[in-house]
Amino acid sequence: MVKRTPEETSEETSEGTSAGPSKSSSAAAPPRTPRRTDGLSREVIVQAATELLDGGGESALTLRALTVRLSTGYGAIYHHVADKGDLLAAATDDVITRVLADMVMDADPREALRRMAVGLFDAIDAHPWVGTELSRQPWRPAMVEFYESIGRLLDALAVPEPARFDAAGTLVNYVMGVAGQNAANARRRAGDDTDRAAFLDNVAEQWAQLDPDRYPFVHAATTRLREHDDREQFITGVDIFLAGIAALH
Amino acid sequence: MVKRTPEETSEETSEGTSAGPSKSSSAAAPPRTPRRTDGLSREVIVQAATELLDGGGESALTLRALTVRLSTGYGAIYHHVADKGDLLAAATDDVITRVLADMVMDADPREALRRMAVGLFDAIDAHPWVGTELSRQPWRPAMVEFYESIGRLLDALAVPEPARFDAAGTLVNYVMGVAGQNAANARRRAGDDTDRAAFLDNVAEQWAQLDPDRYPFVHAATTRLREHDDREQFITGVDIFLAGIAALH
DNA sequence: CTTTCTTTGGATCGGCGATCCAAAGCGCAT
DNA sequence: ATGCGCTTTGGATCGCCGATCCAAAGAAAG
Repeated sequence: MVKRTPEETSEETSEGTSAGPSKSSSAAAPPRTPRRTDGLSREVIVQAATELLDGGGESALTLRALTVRLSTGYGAIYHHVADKGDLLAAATDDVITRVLADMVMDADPREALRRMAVGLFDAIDAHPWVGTELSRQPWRPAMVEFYESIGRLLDALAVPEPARFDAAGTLVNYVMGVAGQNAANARRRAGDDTDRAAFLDNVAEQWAQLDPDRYPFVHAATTRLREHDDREQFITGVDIFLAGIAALH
Repeated sequence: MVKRTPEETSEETSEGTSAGPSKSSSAAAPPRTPRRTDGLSREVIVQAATELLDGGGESALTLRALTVRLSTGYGAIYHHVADKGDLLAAATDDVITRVLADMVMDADPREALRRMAVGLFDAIDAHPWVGTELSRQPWRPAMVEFYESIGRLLDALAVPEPARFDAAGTLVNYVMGVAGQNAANARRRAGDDTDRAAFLDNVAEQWAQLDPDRYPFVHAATTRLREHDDREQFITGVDIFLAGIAALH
C-alpha cells in the first residue's frame, strides 16, 4: 500500500455547472489519503469533542476542527454521530455521569444535598459549556440520577410526597440558573481578555454610577459585587432553599 | 409615510468573475431597487426583530429574514445595529422594560416579590427567546430595575444587609433557571410539532420505564410530571425561597 | 449648482452544519 | 481463493449564515 504523506490535495476543483452531479468521471485519478487503521468510535469522537470544548469553549467545537483533530473526514464522524447536537449532548452526559460516579452520599441528608449541588457547580465551573447545554436540555438521561438522589434526600428530610416534587424541581431550577449564569460569565471571560475581576469591576462601576436616589440598593451593592465569592453565594442559596423546604413541612 | 409595496426585486444578478473586485465597471447598468422613502431606525429594526423572534423562535431571526421583512439590505441594518448580538440584546431590553413599566408595587413585600417574579415568568413564557438571552446575559441594564426592586422588598422584609445581597442573587438565579428551562421547553415544542403535553408524556414514559428499585423517586414522580402546572410550581418555588429567607432571619 | 456627508441596497466573503458519494477494507458464502 | 455485499471512511459539495465592503442615492451645506 502506498503511504502518502498528507500533502495538499487537489487544489483546482472542477468548475462544472452548478448542479451537475459528477457522473462522467474525468480522467484525473483523484489522490486519496490512506484509510485510518485504528477504528473510529463514538467514544473517541465524544472525547475529542470534550477536549475541544474545554480548550476553547462552545465555539471551538466545529465539525472542521473535529476532522482535523481526528485526521478524518465529515462522513466518518457523521457515521457515528447523528448531528452536532447529539455530540454536544453526549459530551455533557459524559461529564455529568463522571461527576455523579465520584459522589458519595453522606449520612446527613442536608449535607448530602449541599454536596450534590456543589458537585454540579464545580463541574460546570470546570466545563462551562456543560452549564449552557444543561440549561438548554435539563432532562437529559444523565440528569435522572440527580433527580433521583434529590428526591431520596428530600424523603429523608421528611418532606411529604405532595410537596416533594415541587421542592425537587425548585432546587434543580436554582442550580440550573446558577449553572447558566456561571457559564455566561465564563464565556464573557474567554471572549474578552479581561478576567473575572475586571469584568466584575466593570459592572460594579456602572452600578456605582447610577443615581443613588433612584437605585439605593444596587448602588450600595457594588462593594459586595466586587468581593463576593460565587461558590459561597451559591451554597448560601442552597441553604435558603433548604430552610424554606424545612419550613413548609 | 409612503408604504412601498414589496414588489419583486431584481432577479438576474450579475455573474461576475469569482474573486475579482468590481473595479473596472462593465458596461451593463446594474438595476437597483429604489431607495426607501420612510427612514429606517434602530427602533423599527428592533421591532421587526421582536416580531420575527415571537413568530418563529430564535432561529427565525436572521439578517436575511430581516432584510426581506424590512425590504432593505444588509448595509442599512448594520448601519443602525452593531451586530446580531446587539440586536437580540436590544429586543430583550425592550421586552423587560415593558414588563417593568406595567408592574405595580404592592403594599405587602411578600406579595410584591411574588408578583415581580411571576411577571418575569409570564413575559418569558410569552417570549421564550427572552429567557435564553437573559440567562446568557443576566446583567443587562434593563435588569438593574429588577435587582433594585428586589433589594428594596427584601429590605422591607427586614433581611439584614449582609444577607440581602446573597438573597437577591439567589432569587434572581432561581428565576433565571426557570426562565432557561421554560425557554428550552418552548424551543422543543416549536422544533417538534408535538405540543407540550406530548413532550411531557414522552419524558414521563421514559421515567416510567426506569427500574423502580433503582429509581423509586423518579419512577413515582411520573404522574406529577404529567399533571403539574409550570406557573404554579414556579410560584411554589418562590414561596419556598421566601420561607427560607424568613427562617434564616 | 456643486460639494460633502449620511443613509441605503446588495454583492461578496469566509465559515459553518449537513448531505452525498465513491473508495477502501472486511467478512462471508461459494 | 475469489468474488460479492455490507460497513466504514475521506472529502467534495450544498445551502445558509453573519459580517464586510462599496457604490449609488439622497440630504445637507456652501
